[in-house]
Amino acid sequence: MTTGSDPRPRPRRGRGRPRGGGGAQTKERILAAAAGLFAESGYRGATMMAVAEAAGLSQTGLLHHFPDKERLLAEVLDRRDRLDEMAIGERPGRGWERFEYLRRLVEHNTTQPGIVRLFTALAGEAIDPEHPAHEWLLRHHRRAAALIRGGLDEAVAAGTADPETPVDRIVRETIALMDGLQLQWLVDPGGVDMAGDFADHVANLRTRWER
Amino acid sequence: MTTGSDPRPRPRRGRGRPRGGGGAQTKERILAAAAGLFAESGYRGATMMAVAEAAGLSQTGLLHHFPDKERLLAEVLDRRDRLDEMAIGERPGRGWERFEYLRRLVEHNTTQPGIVRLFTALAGEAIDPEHPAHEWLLRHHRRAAALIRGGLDEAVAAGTADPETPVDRIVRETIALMDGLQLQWLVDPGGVDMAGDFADHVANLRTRWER
DNA sequence: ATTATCTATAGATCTATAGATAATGC
DNA sequence: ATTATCTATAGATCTATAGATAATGC
Repeated sequence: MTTGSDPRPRPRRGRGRPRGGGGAQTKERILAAAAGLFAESGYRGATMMAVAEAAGLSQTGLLHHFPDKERLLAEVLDRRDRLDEMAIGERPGRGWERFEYLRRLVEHNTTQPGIVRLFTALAGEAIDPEHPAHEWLLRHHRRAAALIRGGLDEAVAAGTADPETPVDRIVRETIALMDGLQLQWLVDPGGVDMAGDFADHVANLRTRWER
Repeated sequence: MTTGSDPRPRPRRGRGRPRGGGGAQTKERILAAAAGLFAESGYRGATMMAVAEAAGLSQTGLLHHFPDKERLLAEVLDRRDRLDEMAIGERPGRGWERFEYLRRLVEHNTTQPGIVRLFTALAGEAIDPEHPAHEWLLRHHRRAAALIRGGLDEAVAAGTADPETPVDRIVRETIALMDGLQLQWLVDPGGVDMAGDFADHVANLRTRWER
């Protein structure tokens, strides 16, 4: 058994400014490494030293690109949301189409355990209002809620959903189902058909409230 | 502004064995304090020093009762499950009655943010197989799944549920809904009708599959 | 001059051990 | 003797600062 961590990281460069490649590449390398470690161990559990090692530079080299740990987290979260949005390369649509969009997003997520795990690990920590990701968690849920509520409102207005549709309840239940399925799926990826279960939920909603 | 933490903790006793009260009382005081801090900051985020202070003894005094942090966590989790079981003071019943039992449990949980938050904070951390609460998380989900699956199987066998009932899917969706609603409710207790939403889910299930 | 990297290290924090002190209970 | 508590402290870890070194780009 060798010393050091397992996924043998990129060897560090020597002192001084390296030849090729701008700082942008290094930043992306760091952000990817940090996203993985925050996903695995949470914000508190991941250390700057571990991120630096995984990205192939010294801990102080890391601090050259991100002046402190909170700033690193903030950029990791921005990147996560950006990747999440680009994920399926399509717009959320309108009315019921939004539920099909979410269905495809959940399906796509089954190939992205890192992104899913980053959310779930941080959500648990970020309930604490003092946590640096607390606002991000609120924003994430608010956005998801607005997306779903908007779709249902449009459907009702267009006459494709029962006017009695309990919009707020469906919004909360749909988000809860997504978050809760992710937790079970992360713990037991083989035993949970996350995409199938969510598709079932969407199908049930349409059966009951679509007009 | 005074020095030290806010909820003014019980003043420490002097050296030597104190008069009244056995170690059992002290242990309970420590477990309650630790449960609160693990719920707030997670296992990694809560320090032994903070637990000791909240329980009104020195950090080494705490280590006299719980030899290390992992052992403290283990006993906090045992206590949590014990409290959760005693919570409503009734048995889970059989068949569909189990869903009504869960409905009452969720309703009871709306008065127990600490217990709910302990679960949600630790679940996020404990996805990591290395986390000392990982096995506990698995057991928790397995127990919940067995409870629900058992109820549905009984209902089918007794002829009170459609033989086509998608048992496994309902098991996963019900657990996901409970976990996901807890997260939203913790972030925004006033804005989420956790008990109402879960009751709605149960009512929908019975409408669709009860015979 | 700017940028990227490193070494050295301070200062804080955190867990856990060693061992003293004192009261209880036999 | 046992139990409960404390003080002192070691050893590990973690974030962040100071400042040296060296390559690039103007």
